[in-house]
Amino acid sequence: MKSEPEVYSIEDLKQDNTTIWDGVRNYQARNYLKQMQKGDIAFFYHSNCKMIGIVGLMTIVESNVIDRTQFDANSPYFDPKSTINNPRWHTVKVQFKEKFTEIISLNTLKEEFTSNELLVVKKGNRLSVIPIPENTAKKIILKSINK
DNA sequence: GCCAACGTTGGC
DNA sequence: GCCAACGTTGGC
Repeated sequence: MKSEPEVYSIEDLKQDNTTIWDGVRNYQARNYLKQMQKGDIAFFYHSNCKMIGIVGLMTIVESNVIDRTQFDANSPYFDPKSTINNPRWHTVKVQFKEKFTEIISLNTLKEEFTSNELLVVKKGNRLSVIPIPENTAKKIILKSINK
């Protein structure tokens, strides 16, 4: 799950402990969010910044949460076509789990994984929520421990 | 700041 | 349903 650290970083999540992952306005990303279940683990990825890469882990603590910002006319994520009775945007609540001692940089990820194993290394990929095969996820976690 | 690689909108 | 125009993401 990507976030621009200028907007919301792993440090922010560490302080907040939990947060609603709102603001996703892409149907494919939303569909992946819908598939997430309580207890699932997700990687926190810092995008569009100097130090790009995976910075830690979070736990999904609540699934199928309605993204309230879609109803807020003052929010940049406001969706005028969404209604209370028929909301378009669902997301999840996440909890801080771990901040890696060292970032696993995008460069490292590119060296270690093909775009089949890890979509985030694929050029032009803009999805902010991306599924990761279990094998790949395990390798990434091992990497974070070895550092 | 540039631009490739998308996704979305809306006229037809 | 097609597609041009436009908007956004995000690495570089």
